[in-house]
Amino acid sequence: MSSHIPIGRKVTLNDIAAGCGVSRATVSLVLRGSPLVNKLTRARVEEELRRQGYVYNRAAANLRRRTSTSIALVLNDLANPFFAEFAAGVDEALAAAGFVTLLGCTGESPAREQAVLGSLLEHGPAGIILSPAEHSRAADVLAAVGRRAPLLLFNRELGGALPEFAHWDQLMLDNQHGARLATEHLLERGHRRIAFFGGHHDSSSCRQRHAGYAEAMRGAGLRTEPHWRIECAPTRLDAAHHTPALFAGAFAPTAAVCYNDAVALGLMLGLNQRGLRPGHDFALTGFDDIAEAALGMPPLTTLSAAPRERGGQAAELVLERLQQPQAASRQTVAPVRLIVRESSCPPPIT
Amino acid sequence: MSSHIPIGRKVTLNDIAAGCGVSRATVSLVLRGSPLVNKLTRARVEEELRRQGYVYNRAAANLRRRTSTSIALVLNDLANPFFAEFAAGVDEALAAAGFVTLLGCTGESPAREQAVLGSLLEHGPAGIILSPAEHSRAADVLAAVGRRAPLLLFNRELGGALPEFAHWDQLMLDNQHGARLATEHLLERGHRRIAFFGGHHDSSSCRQRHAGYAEAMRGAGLRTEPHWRIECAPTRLDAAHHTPALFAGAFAPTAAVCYNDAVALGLMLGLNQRGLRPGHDFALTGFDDIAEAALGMPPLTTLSAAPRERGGQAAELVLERLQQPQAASRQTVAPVRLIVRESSCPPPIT
DNA sequence: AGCTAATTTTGGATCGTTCCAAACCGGTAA
DNA sequence: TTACCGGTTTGGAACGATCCAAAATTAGCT
Repeated sequence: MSSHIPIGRKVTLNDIAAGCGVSRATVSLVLRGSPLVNKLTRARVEEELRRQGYVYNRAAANLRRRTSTSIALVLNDLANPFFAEFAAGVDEALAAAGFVTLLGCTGESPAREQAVLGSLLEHGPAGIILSPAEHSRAADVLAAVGRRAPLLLFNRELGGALPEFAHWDQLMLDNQHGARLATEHLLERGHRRIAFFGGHHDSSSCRQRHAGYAEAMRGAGLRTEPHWRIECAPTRLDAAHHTPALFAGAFAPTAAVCYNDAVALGLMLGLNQRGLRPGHDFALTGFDDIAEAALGMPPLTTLSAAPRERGGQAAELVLERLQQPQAASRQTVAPVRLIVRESSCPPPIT
Repeated sequence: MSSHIPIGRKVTLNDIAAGCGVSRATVSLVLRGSPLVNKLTRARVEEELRRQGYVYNRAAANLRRRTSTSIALVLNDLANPFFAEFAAGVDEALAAAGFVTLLGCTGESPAREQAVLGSLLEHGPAGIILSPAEHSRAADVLAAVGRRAPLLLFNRELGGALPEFAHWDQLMLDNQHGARLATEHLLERGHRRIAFFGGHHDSSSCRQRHAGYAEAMRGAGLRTEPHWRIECAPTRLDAAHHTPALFAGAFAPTAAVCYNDAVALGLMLGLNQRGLRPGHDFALTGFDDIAEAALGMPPLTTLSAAPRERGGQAAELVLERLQQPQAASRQTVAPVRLIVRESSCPPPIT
């Protein structure tokens, strides 16, 4: 009568079956809501399930059915708010579909990525969502994963040639289009001398963003100066450091499309140090829409990739792939949205 | 000879055994590095494992051994950088111990918390780390979890009476001591009229932080004014909104201990709007040391709970509990560290 | 060779579930 | 009486690993 809390060993189908004089198979049918069982037996069994506090053992069921209800989520950096949001989106969508998330973090190390993939695979996930570590190679990922689970690549491309039969799905951000939007926005505001600031040339996202910028400039019939493209690490500090390079040559730019928000915030610092007021004397845009972007001084015009929605989308893509294991691989490019704030002012009147 | 990628169904112990003319049991011994097997057979089996690209099926092993190699991590809000860091720390420590993280997010909803716990339990985790949703009740958590896995509560207390036999471990932050440190720091700087700003009175962490503040004020022989305690939602926006209340009465404070960093950053905005320069005309401290704290204008004096380390610690605690299921439950209080930055200036000379 | 001791190997039972073919049961038609 | 019919129920063999007692092999010593 009192609330019954199980104490000893785990309750199994056999215990329930014995408890209400019915066979194991029948209890199993009840659990899965089969229409075969008689109403009365069902009620009796359900009562007993409750009474004994039965918990379904999905591992055993999955073993027998040769199925899986987990998806591995392997991230390069969970501490990064962008990926944390993404993970939250993935988990939410997976949970809604009755799946469970197996988490793994690689900390940007390809070696740990290998270890993590190996360990997670032993738990037999139905699929894998992977945001690769920097410099992770396609061949290594293939060796670890093989054909054991469908893989969705998120956010980054893998290094090295992709073996022709590895039909991996991809979900990438529209870096190129995003950067073009930002550049066109600055052009509309009246800027003509626009720089592309920050990022490493060997990162695929940086190349794509620069391509979008170049496309917009070409589209407006504008030439660019070599010193309008500054390479630096995608951190605030390094960006602040490299600010003077922007003004080293003739034709100093009046605006900059930055590789990402961190770089843009760093550039703001650097501008302040030169006595330039970002958002007044110099315009700039970021990429990612991190939390600080909205609260900067001034608030930063940037591109939002809606990481939470991307997470949901990634989950959907993997789940769809489970339905259609043989379908052709899909390369999805997620749109990004321009968020206009005060940092993208018109050029100062000269 | 060419790199062999498995194509058809999964490779099992039987396949390996058949493949090199030895019994299933022997292969199992090899896998687990038993000293019983002969060197030569071991080599032969290992070669075959490699050749067929065998992947250990941990679910099957766990079923037979009645063990588990996963830990459930249930968080109220993964999008919050504090918890994201925490999760990264948990995952890192678990991975190092050969465990895998089962992730679940509740989005601050007790109902979803119930669902998530139920779903994760079906996968038979060896233990659970739970940062409860707001207003989650002890009785409900107990009903969901029972004795099926040891539970570690992180960061928050549960509502309602804790049934006497639920020996849950706890890992909490030293909110009270932290707030006292911040208050004493402001006192040392010369402040006498110090407010406690933000947070909801019904949250346990807010109560604890306020207690630390009150303790320090009492310790310095200072009385506090009623309007020095302002309640507001722990968000930037609401904090900015409530700023005027601080200056509504006589004896306006010259400094404020804020409930957390978000509130402190909001208060900075509110101060700016009143023409007060935070860090010059008014001192303030935060709590959490989020990324923005170091980069605010001015940088924010705050308390760091080192969320990543706390994650590692939480993992350790659960793993220790697995070793000693019967040991008395542990209530751990993690220290917090005062990070002094520019926002905690001395009071203006009057 | 003969016998014991030490070293390796192995067949079956088992974990908790699902699948499947067969059995059961009360009723109706032949 | 037998055959046959839905509608229900069931025993036993899987799934892929581990455990255990017993068997097979090898070594050591008269």
